[in-house]
Amino acid sequence: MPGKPKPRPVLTRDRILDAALPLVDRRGLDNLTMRSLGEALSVEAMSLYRYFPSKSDLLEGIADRVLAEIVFVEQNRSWREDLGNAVRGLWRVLVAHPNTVPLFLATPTSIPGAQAGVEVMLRLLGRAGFGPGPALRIWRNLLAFVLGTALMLRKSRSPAPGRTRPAKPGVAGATPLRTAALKDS
Amino acid sequence: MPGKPKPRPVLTRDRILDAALPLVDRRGLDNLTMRSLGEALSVEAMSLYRYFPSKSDLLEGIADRVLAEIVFVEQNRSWREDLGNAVRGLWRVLVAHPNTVPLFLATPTSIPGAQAGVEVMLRLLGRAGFGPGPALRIWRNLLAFVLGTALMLRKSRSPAPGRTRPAKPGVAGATPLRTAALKDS
DNA sequence: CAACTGACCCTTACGACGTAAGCTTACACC
DNA sequence: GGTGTAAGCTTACGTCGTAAGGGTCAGTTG
Repeated sequence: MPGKPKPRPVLTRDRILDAALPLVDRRGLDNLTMRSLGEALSVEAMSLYRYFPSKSDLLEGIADRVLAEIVFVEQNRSWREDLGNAVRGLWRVLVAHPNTVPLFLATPTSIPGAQAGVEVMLRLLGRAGFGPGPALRIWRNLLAFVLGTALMLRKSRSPAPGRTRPAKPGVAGATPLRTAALKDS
Repeated sequence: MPGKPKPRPVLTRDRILDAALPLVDRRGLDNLTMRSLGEALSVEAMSLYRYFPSKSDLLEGIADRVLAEIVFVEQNRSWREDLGNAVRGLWRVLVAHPNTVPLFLATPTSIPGAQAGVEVMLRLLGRAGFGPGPALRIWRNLLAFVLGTALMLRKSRSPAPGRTRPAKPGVAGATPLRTAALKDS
């Protein structure tokens, strides 16, 4: 047997986040503790601090991961279409990871993906003729609606095993921009 | 001096909530601990458990208090007007107590005031000719929008002394039902 | 080859949290 | 006076985030 190259680090930021996101998805944010995450990685809790200075940094990393799952390609046919696709992209990942939604609300933290997303939106709305001020207001309203809706369809947060209420999200009203038609998956 | 009637209990549910809500308003939800609340009442933390079976019950009590501040009188001139007034009433108390907003999102808990509010809304929308299903969907969308907007204007949650970002809430768009015009205070 | 350095993970420990269990005090009533 | 009971207190447990420092090894340097 020849000597293996030995990739030293057992842990990396990526590997930690790889373990953390499914854990949040399955057990909820409250049950993500440094110790439980460590256990999922067969590592002591304190070892994680070599890669994340604090738990809230780790949470930001998770939020960023979720945003990174958004698939959005600008098609430039009509800004309405592009905007709709972008919003639906956000909606889809939020529905896919409902337990992470609270991460996007408390303090507009420095999640890099979030800042990037805002810029895309403002550019899109700028293309539609809105000035920076109105564009930002419009985007904030869209975001409030999407996040609020996503939040409301979360089930219980803590250790409630049963109770998977169907809770159809079906959305109505709202002519302008047809923010409606947020269908899951 | 005649013997006073002596109102024995130093604590009551009401007095506890009277202390808790301002504490949440000033210090944020995270800093409301049973011990800090006890201290605010010159009482040991465990004494509170004689009036609230758990902290989450206490939090529901706080949420109910906030909802109770809504002033809403049905005027019956037009359902649109009544609905607008009701939503603005909700908006106002949420802006008055921004730190309590998260209480209204996690699990549609058994906050009595919330259930009462939903019924008022459904009756109003029923008066407008909507069936129970559509009425509920409409109300959920309104609520998502109001809560989402309220959430987004919260500042920092934890011990960040400075940083009182102005953050004008100004709301735009949305022709139907004019959900816009959520102006603070 | 020996000594050193730094990356990586572990151990121990602290203070704060929610709260279970039981105790103490002081009134109300017989 | 004796007894019951309501109200608040004390103590203690397990869990959390994380500060501080220790051990082990690979790779670099003399």
